Amino acid sequence: MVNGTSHTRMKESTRTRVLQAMQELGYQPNRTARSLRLNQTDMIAMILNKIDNPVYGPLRHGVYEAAAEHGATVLLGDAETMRSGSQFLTRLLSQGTVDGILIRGEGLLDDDVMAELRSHPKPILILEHALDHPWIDVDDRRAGEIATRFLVNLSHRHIVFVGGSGYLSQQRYLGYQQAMDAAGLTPAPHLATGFGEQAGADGLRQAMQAATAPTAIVVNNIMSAVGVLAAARDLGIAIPDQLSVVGIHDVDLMQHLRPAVTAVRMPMYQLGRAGVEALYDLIAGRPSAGGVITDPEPELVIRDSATALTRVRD
Amino acid sequence: MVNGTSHTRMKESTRTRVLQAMQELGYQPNRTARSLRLNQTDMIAMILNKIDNPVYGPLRHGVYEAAAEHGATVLLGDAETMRSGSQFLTRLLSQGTVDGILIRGEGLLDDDVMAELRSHPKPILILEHALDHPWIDVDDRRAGEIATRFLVNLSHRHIVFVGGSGYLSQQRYLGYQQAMDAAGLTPAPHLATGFGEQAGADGLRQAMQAATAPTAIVVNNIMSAVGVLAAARDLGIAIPDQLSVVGIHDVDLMQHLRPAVTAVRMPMYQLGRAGVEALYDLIAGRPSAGGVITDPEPELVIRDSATALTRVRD
DNA sequence: CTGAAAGCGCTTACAG
DNA sequence: CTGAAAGCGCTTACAG
Repeated sequence: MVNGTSHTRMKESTRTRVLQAMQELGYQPNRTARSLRLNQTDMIAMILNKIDNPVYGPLRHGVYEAAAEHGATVLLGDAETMRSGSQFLTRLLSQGTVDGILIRGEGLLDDDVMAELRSHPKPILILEHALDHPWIDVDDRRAGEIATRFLVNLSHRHIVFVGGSGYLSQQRYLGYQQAMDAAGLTPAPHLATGFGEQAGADGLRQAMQAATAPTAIVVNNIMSAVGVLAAARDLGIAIPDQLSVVGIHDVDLMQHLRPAVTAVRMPMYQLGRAGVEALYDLIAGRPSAGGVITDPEPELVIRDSATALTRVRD
Repeated sequence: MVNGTSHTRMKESTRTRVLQAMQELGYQPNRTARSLRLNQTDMIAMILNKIDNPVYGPLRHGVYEAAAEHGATVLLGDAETMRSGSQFLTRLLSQGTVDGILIRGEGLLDDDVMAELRSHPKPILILEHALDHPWIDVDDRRAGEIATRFLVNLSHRHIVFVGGSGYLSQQRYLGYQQAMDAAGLTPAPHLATGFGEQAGADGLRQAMQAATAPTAIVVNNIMSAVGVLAAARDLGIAIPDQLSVVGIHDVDLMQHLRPAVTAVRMPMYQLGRAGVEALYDLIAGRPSAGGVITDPEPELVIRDSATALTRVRD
């Protein structure tokens, strides 16, 4: 009766007395024994590449919430700590640690680690497109397109795409290209300077060296937007008057910068929830509803860092 | 021999053949069975109040690293998800989930939850001073003192202390008071507006309403510094010319803001490592080396947001 | 319907 | 020195 089944019939008074005793003595079932018996730990792992990135906040909430609904706890790991042979990886690969794994590795897990993970007996779901694995993701291509089209509609003609590297960045750049093409404009090459604040600053400096300086910039990694603002200030470029900036992904911080940064908000919370559901489909052997999350769509949040092009530059 | 002991004597060739077979078949020991037998899971929990706060980055690194050295994995939880009766808490309280718990709750865990946690059979270490529990922390009082003294030395006389709430903030305010007292200045009341960007903006607005406006401000919560910068811009207050700003705690972001923010760096990485060591002392029944971490000391990182007071305001 | 027994995969104390 | 057996605390199939 401890686990709630009504296996035993007993006097109601006895039942309540037992339950009361359980409570008084603070009885807590031993999860380990249960896990061993059921071959199921009610834990899932979530592996992120840069845990500190604030875009993961809502993702994590979604994952924790949905996991809780499945009675599961989340083991959070950073790809950085997952070198081959690392404690975390060994643990993860051991049987009886975790019922399934959610990975957003973005190419940062090297081939050795991926091979080890793929040998894992429990299901793995990739939070980004992977060739030979179930996956789920937000619509990165569309985010690039939305950001770019917004700038095109503001009459910008010289728009560059800055920051990032790896698969997701390529998707967003693809969206940028599409929007540029659709407007009859020539896409600039992808300035893939990486992630974080410094990458944004580097990207802007590179962009400004082009023969015709851009009037607008799509920033791939949202923290890079901070670096773009800083570099613009340092270079004496006024935002948005001389340069419009739109970021991809949105975080609280953006509304507190000056100027507040216009950004494309991605449904990261929903990605988290859907990722857990898809993972549990796999765990249960059901067909998994993966693919691109289209509801809600990426959404443009208009703030102060982008404005219509009024002056014509020559 | 599977766990490395040389219990069995056998031909060397046999031994290697077995080990090889283990590798080829991808044998991984079952952690759950091991945990059940040993009554030890090689997992510790770390509970933070606002997981997203970037000041936790280095703390997490320290904890993960030190835990790995003890052969342990970290279960990371947010105090927010730890309502009484929540999945995470139930899980944590179950026997056989975790060998020990590290909490930085800062008063955000309500009494019910704390009572439940205290009934936990495994050791708990608080990452901040707690009356009736082993604890360890960085030197918050000293950080407040360092920030304030720096401003005093820059000839500021009207210095306010803004942001935060709860025990840690009080410690820092205490340090502020000490530095003000030592300089023969009157401490302003603690403007405890809370955490995050908005709290900083609110704090600055309140501070500027005082009869004599401050020329310098110590910002308790580092993300609040972002809000202080934004509000200053919105109010037309030039930083650092009209207002000097020093933050407590330091994160990468601060050097990428404009102006870059002068801040007191706290040894969070070391706190993480020391916390794990102290927790394992408790687990082993050894006396625990808790208390305030004094090596390294909080360190002032001078950037551009604070400058010497030149103009005298009346 | 219900109680007693088997077994999950380990580790270790014990018998041979 | 080494092999076989017991037992960690659960859950569930099975016998009564």
